[in-house]
Amino acid sequence: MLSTQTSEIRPASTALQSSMEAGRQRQGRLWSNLKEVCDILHIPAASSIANEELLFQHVQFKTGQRIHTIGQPFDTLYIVNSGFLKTVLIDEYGNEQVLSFPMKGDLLGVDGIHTRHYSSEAVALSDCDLILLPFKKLTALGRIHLELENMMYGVMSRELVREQAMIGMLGALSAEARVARFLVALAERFAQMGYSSKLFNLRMTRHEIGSYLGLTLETVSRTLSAFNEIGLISVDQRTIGIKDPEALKTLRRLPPSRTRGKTATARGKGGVPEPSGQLLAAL
Amino acid sequence: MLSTQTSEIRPASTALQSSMEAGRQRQGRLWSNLKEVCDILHIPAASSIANEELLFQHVQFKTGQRIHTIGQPFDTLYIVNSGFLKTVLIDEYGNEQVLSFPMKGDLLGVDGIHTRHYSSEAVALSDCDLILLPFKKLTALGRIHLELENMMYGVMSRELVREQAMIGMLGALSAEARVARFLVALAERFAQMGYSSKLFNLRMTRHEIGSYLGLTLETVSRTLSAFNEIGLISVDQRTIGIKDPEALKTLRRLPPSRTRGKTATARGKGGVPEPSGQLLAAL
DNA sequence: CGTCTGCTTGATCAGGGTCAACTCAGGTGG
DNA sequence: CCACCTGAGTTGACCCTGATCAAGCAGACG
Repeated sequence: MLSTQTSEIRPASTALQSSMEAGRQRQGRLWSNLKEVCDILHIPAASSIANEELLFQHVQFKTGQRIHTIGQPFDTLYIVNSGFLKTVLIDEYGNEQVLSFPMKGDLLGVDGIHTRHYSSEAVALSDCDLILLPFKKLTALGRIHLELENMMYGVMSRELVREQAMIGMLGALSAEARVARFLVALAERFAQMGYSSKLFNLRMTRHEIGSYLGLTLETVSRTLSAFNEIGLISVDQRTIGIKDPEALKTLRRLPPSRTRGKTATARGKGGVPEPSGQLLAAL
Repeated sequence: MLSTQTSEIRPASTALQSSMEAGRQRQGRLWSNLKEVCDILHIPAASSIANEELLFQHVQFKTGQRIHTIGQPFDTLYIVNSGFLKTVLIDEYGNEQVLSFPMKGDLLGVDGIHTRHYSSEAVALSDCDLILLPFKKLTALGRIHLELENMMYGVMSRELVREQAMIGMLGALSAEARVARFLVALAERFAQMGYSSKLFNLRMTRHEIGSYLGLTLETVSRTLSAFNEIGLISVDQRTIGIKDPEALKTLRRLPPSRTRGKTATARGKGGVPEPSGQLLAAL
């Protein structure tokens, strides 16, 4: 049965060509069972089923390689086991719009389910190890292993919530607040992965950060410099040191109005001081 | 079996109180079978199973009523059968951020799956008829009726793609382009529902549109006025007439740069004229 | 050693936010 | 029936945030 299952998993032959064969030899572990998959996704797997005949293949990608491209026929999801990536949309002029920076525990390719074609492009920002989840296989198995199905719903919902928060941020926050929250979110992700949340390396360029946050690279650069001068963070190229996470977390938006309804206005005026921040007046 | 299934569907007792009992009497049809549900969602249901014992209850909401609130325990999804709604996030100051304007065929509540609590709030902008999909029941049925499960994945993926497009728009487009695309998207939705795509009523305020698009109500108002003067549309209060859909669709962003890579730049310069638009110079 | 890409920083400018005044439609109550 | 009120929408004046343009620097690489 194992061989039957696996034989149909061509190692992403459409998406990639090189490094596939290399992948088979490299690294000690090239297959994961269901429990390991759930662990990576932070899903409380009913570990009862330590199903060893149910294995998912790993594939390695090198920095710069594309996992999938826009319009490519969809047939598999990917879980990030290690490494860093970006997903992008490309508009009618070829401009990139960064959508996310997936890292360990994130699911890739969900946008392809609907139309059976990926609607975004995923690129490795570092060498990556991904777990293949052939969608057909996945849904078939979902009917047998309930936790798998729940996992799917959970992860997709999580992704959706994350994007909603992103929309909220793009729609309402100032440039500094966006950068601040970006850094905080990164730090928390690193902590969650067991790395330091105080000192880490950015895997993406200022340009990519800017695209992600709806800003220009200059604004990102300037904002980081400003944070640095004020002592919120330390910046050295791609190395970021978080010095005052609380201040970053609570850094307020400049336009403290926009969408507020009457109740909101009342609440805001009465309760919160409303720092009326200049660049960083909130300190 | 029917009674068993249905008895546990308390008509959203937590979310609402009034108009529930009224709902039972009102309207001829208060239950839908699987095929009807798939039709509403535009999912190609393997209609083979015209399962009549598998019914989903409808519930009516009146203008202004809340379907669910942030933090409320999640247990059911909703499909919009008729009417218009908004979903919003509420930040730490009580400011609303509009996330979407669901209408017929849209799914509500997916954001609650992950944490088992709704992370957004849904409000009826008009009288609405919603179909209840108790989540437990749904997943249980998904294992029996494959099309139901596929429907779920498909709709969630569709929602995700929609939000990605939204992020792209907020991150890269100018105010006019956002408003233009908003109108086009609305028109297409109306057409899809069988209404006129040339003349329709906005169900939301300028304020809500602005929040949705990351703009102020003043900017929305001004932009609509500008479109009106140029003859792209006609505006009379909430009534919008689409006069030049093509121009609206292709209205270009003002900042034609930002995220472009080198290939993009090359492509852009070589191929596309790049209108360099002022407010509406693209005409 | 020259080139390229990423990053920083400065000067300038404008898109769109803010504040404010005014109109209009609908609802209320005397 | 009309005065009044409230909330939505429009429009104008002003100004600030962040985009644009430009110059200079440092590290990577052939």
